[in-house]
Amino acid sequence: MARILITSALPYINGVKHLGNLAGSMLPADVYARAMRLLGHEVLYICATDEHGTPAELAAQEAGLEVAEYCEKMHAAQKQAGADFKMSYDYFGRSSAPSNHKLTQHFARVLEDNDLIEERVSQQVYSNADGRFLPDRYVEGTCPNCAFEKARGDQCDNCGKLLDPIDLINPYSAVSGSHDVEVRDTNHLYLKQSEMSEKLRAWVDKAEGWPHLATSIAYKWLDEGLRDRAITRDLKWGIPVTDKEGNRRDGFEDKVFYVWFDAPIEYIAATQDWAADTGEDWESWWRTDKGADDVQYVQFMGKDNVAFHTLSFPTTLLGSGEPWKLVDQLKAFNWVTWYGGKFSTSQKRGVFMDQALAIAPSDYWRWHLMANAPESDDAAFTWEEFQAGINSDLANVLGNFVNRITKYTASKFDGKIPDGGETGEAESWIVKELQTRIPVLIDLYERREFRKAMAETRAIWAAGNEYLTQAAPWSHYKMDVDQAAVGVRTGLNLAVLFGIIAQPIIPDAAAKILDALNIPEKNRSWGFGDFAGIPDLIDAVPRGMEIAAPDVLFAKIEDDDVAGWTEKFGGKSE
RNA sequence: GGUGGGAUAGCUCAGCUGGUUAGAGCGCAGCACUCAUAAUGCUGAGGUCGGUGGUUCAAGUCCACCUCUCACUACCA
Repeated sequence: MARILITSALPYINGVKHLGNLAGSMLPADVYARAMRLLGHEVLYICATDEHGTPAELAAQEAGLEVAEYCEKMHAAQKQAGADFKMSYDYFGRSSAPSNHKLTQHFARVLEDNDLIEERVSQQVYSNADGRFLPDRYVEGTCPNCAFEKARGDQCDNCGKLLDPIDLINPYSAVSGSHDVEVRDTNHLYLKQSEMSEKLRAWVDKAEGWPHLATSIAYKWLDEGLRDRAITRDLKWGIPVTDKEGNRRDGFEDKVFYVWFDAPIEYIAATQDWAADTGEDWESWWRTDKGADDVQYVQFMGKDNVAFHTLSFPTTLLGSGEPWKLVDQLKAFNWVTWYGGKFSTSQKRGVFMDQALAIAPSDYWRWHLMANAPESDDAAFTWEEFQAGINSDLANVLGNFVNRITKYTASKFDGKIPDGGETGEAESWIVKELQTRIPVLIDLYERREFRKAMAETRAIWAAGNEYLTQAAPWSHYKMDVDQAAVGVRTGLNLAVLFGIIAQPIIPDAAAKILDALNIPEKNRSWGFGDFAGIPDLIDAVPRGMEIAAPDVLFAKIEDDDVAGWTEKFGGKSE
């Protein structure tokens, strides 16, 4: 049994996340964590809110709250949203936690000891009206290239040219609109990534099990040549920059670490907090000198995060010279798109986690987002596909299977798993199906091929329906009750199996199925071993045991629902 | 502009190192069944694999160029 450490990219604090964020990091990580636990592995799944940076300060300002208060509130909201979506985090931390302050400052210190950090002066736009330095993106003005009047400081939305905010004509603050802006010198700490490129490349060369998307992004940056990166910012909210004695570093009294420096460190700090909570040992997960050597570390993230996880964070860890655990497998996702565009928090395009649950149960979303996971390319979300997929896969194929077999048992066999009869051709057929499909399913989970794992799961459910057609207990019942009993018994055992394999994806419905069929908790794991026991699965549940027919598992999505949602959320083909 | 994806049945997508008549699900059309949420099963129709050239005995799969589309491009995260 392996020890598997799982992290999903930290959701940013400035609002409840939309379905694209969910589908690209938290959800697949959760499905993977659940599957690996069922296979008997020791799993630690860590996530947290990412709370620092300019957008957090601005969002707090807009909400009329102190930043700390705002983050507290939004952390609670995101934690709740995660719980509502059945995220099985072992710990959901906060990048603003004291543990992360301490650890981030520690990393900065050892990196500086290793001569990988140096102080440099750069020019940055300062807004007098806002009383703050502005990130490039928050400075707007006239594009020097095309004269577009609302060009952002980093790139012109009109002509697409990359810009330097200093080049903007008539610049103003995007925050307040004030033209009272000026360029000021500011000193910052730079992480000398350039000196690490050889080591990083060697490390990426050895990477196995990364999607093409991830390696190609990493190599692209390495090929272009890594630039040194400022790891501090002129902000109040964040992790203070300290000196060797732990006091505020001279000249950095109004500066904090850059959010992208401290955010991945929070993976470790959150593990420390988990350990403090549970009395467990965090070092055996993160320190290769303390037992983390045999840990398999898997990260989940959207493609925008790849560079930070393949280059910046490894620079921090490798550069420390300390024996930290680096990521083994990295699963990167594309985007879920919304009627031709991206989901957007700022433009309120798409569906957000809290709204989604007012529309449909979490199982529906979990299934749909995983069955259509944006693994090879951006994946389009449409209400019509959502409806068709849920109704077909969940309601018709799985839900109706469980319903038909349990109802029939209740009406003809007194609600008990029937005894009697001999297995025949139909049973041989379904056993053969399971013998080929279950190993494939497990393999797909282990390789984190989610779309295909969902398709295989569905295929197994569908095989159950085909089995019932072949066995046709309702036909035999008239002439030979024992013959019918075989079909019903096998069908019920299949329903159990279907619930068991559904657990990582649709935990609520799976629990309903397994509860109704009286399956004790300890018999719900994936103890398939070498798969030799598969033939026994069709007669595993004790004969004579009483079972219940669960209520309708999946209500169908009606055309009216789709029409209403389209109206409300503006999802419409253009 | 640079870089990296993607372009395959009406729709959403599989097709590893090139090799029999190009696959799945949905949708659609027939047929079967009647235990079930009018559910399920079977069968079938539907594709010059974005375009043009090339390499090869053989290309959806390799090469070149082109078109469309998406993303990334380091101070948003």
